[in-house]
Amino acid sequence: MTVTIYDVARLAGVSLATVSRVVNGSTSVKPSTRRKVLKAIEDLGYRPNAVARGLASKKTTTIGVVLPDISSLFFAELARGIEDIANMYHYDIIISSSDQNRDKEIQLVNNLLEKQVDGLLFLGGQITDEHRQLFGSSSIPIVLVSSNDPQHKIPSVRIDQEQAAYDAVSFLVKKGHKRIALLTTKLHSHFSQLRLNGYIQALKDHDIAFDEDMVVEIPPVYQSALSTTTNMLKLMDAPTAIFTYNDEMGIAAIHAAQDIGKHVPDDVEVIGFNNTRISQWVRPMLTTVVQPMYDIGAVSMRLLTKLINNEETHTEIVLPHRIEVRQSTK
Amino acid sequence: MTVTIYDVARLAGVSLATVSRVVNGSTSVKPSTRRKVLKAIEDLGYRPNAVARGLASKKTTTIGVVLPDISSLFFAELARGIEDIANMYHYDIIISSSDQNRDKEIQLVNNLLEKQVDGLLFLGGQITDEHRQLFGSSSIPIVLVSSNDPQHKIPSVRIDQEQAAYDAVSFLVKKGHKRIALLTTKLHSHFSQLRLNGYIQALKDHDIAFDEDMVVEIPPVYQSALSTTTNMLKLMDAPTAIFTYNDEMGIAAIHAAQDIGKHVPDDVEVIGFNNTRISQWVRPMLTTVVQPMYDIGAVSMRLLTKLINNEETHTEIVLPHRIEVRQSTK
DNA sequence: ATGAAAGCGCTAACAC
DNA sequence: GTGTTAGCGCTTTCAT
Repeated sequence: MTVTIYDVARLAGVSLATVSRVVNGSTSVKPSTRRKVLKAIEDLGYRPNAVARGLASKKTTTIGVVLPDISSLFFAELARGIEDIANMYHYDIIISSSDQNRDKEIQLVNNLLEKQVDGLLFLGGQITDEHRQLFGSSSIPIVLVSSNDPQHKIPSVRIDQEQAAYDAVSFLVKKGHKRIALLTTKLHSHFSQLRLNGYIQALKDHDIAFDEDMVVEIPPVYQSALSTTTNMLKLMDAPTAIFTYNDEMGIAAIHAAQDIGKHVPDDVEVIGFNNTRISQWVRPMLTTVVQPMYDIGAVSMRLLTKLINNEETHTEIVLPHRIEVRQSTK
Repeated sequence: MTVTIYDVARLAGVSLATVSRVVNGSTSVKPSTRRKVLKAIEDLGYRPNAVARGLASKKTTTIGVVLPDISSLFFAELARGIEDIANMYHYDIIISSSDQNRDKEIQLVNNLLEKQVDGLLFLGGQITDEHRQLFGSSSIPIVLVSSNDPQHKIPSVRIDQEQAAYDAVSFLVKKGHKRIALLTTKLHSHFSQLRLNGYIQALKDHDIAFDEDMVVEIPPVYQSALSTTTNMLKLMDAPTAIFTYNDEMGIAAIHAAQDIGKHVPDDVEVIGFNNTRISQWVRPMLTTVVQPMYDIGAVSMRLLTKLINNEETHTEIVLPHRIEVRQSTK
């Protein structure tokens, strides 16, 4: 039925070992026998069995990726960065969506470890002790992507969320805004907490009183941002600027303003986050904090390959961010 | 170092086979010994090696997915449908992006076959003879997702592209439009060809002359749709309605119209395709042909599981489409 | 430069 | 209900 390395060896009149050598590109094979073997492989249509190879070599050339949701613009873009570099180093990637659910995250990681992946890329929200313990129990390298371990024990690649938020809010403050809304999500999460810190610090540094009514915690999607913003803008003390957790919400904020007859950026300025493609698919185009998603993915994967090969490397990488100014701010 | 099934057997005082039985949930194990084994597994922190299992059982519980680009909204959404059902049946998915490049497609499929995936989901453009031959050479089931084999030899799940285009154009014609632009891509591809056929047939059935200037072939992205539409709308004989290949282009068409002072839908009506989330993230919201991406993915994966288990099933599934009418049409 | 042989960790008959 | 044994298809010493 299936043709194995043994069949090739017999047809070529050599041993298993020799076939293995030419398949794996070993140098020490006489050109003439190499040719014989290649011919046999061709004739038989031999395809090496990666599972058998994996068992014997203890390497699967597969890496596992756990992320919240592959259908999200943000993670899909990031995944592409991962994939391209993985490909470059001849790794395949098994992608699994966790929906940020902790039990599912744990289960998915366990499953990937059973599959003997050579490394793991973890993109999630909170890193709990349970995560740390699980990661510790494995013998393969793991890198946290677009987030980090507050205890600085696990390798990671990310941007400085706090500084990024600080920069965005300062940008707004310098234009004279005093009532700046922060549309964010799940405040108990590490990520949102950092952004909030940056927001608060920026206000403080510019002597603006913090008003908790300006901070709203909602699901990070268009619809909730749309209705929330609509309500806020109808208030007596409406915000004059809005800083959102992502671009989808930023677009919603623009639309909310426009729907009730306000002008962006004259009546209200808006800054999004991430610089996903969609930030240019709205009028006025959305000013946003650039988080280099593709690069974060790519750098993470590159770091992982180094870790797998025990190469020297920094294990906490912070990529630069910046503000891309478009028309939703003056 | 790594704990194997053998270690568990020794600690529990049973044989390999018994451990294997409890791990795989076989019925014929005495409750008391099952408990002993479970305890040993717990104590040792045993994790079954899926690679070894795969080699012995000739099943990897992994399926391969080849798609054009995981960072695209359309394929990411579809991938999520695939993943959810895969998960339900305890399969993992290896995702690889082909960029619609034929050589890369072939290479990726070969690679996945080497990895001994239990089945393959292929989302691509053209199915060439080379594809057919490659698919035929494999012993695992393959299903074409969101496209089909003109020769009807390969299982597939999709919508009726031609009819969908026909419906959209007819919808426009019935409102009195005579100059309907078709913004499409790579006309030589099977997919675009079907859409064009539907477009032409709809015009013909309503006695409207076909004008080749109304059909433009461009990269299916925002920027090219934006500039192309801008140019078209400035023409003397500008179209009064636009039907685009996807929603991204539909949004671009709306913006192009607005940028030159035209009103949507009063001056020009626009219909997109796919009903991705973004079709609601624009003002006016985009009328679009609904292609149920998530469902296509889910149904494909379900079909694949049936094929893997040799169950009876239809092998060509056509899912329903419809037009979601929003504000970009009157 | 090439071959022989011992695993890699597990499943799946087949026996008891 | 449980144990024995023979592979699954390959890599990798160690000889030669």
